[in-house]
Amino acid sequence: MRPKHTTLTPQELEIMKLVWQRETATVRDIYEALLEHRKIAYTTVMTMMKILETKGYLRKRRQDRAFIYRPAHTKNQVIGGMLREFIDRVFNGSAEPLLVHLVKTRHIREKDLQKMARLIEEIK
Amino acid sequence: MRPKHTTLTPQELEIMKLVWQRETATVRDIYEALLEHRKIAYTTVMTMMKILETKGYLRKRRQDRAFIYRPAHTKNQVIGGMLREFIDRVFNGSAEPLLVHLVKTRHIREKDLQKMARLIEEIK
DNA sequence: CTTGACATACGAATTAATTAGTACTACAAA
DNA sequence: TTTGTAGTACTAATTAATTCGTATGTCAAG
Repeated sequence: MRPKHTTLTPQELEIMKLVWQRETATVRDIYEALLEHRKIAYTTVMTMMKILETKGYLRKRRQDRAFIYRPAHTKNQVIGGMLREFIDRVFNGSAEPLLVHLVKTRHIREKDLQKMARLIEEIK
Repeated sequence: MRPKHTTLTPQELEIMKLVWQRETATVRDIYEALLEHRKIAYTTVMTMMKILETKGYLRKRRQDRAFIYRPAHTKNQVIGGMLREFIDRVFNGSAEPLLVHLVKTRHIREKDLQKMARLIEEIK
């Protein structure tokens, strides 16, 4: 048996990003946005958004004939969950080795580090 | 069509972690290690390690009747690749918002931040 | 020599993820 | 009123990921 994805799958995430950008969106909105980058069928988008709704990531209500979708959770909540899952799976739950990677591979620079330090001050 | 995973799948990663720990390992070694945590068949592990070999993550050589596997790349290389893919997919390629998440969710504390700062000094 | 333990090879079944086709409905325009 | 457009519902096909069974071979112990 193959274990179900607990977080968003890649395609689901791609759609959610577009919905978050728009606050609210129809299937057609997302379909057209996706079309700019790749060939995809309208019904494919519809199916994905239906799945996202049954999974609890989107809520819908009828407006005239079409459904209007909106996110059920904030981007921060969902992305935060994905990050946690990633840290658990790849780094056994500790964020420090992740940081080491970011620094060593120069994904972060001192400038960003300072920004982060400032953030910590704000939270305190 | 479903896009192929460019990086390690969850189960593949689980096995690779065990091989990295050991430097070199047989199917039986990994099988027994996995058994401690969950029910799994010997042939399942064999299949997975064969896949990892064809994907270029493991190399094997015969020793007597069994194969001895060893990693084809270092843990840092592979994990680094997974991290990059994650940042690309989830954070559109920029590490800074990832950092913001880590800080806001208290996954990192000041102590870790200092460690990282020290690391940056070493690299310079 | 036979048997049991242990290894690989090969094939296949299952499930999730992704994609899209077809049927049907409602509304508006001609 | 007919026809085209745009929407949903439903079904289904494809591929990757995961799992494991069966067949087969080899070697060592008895």
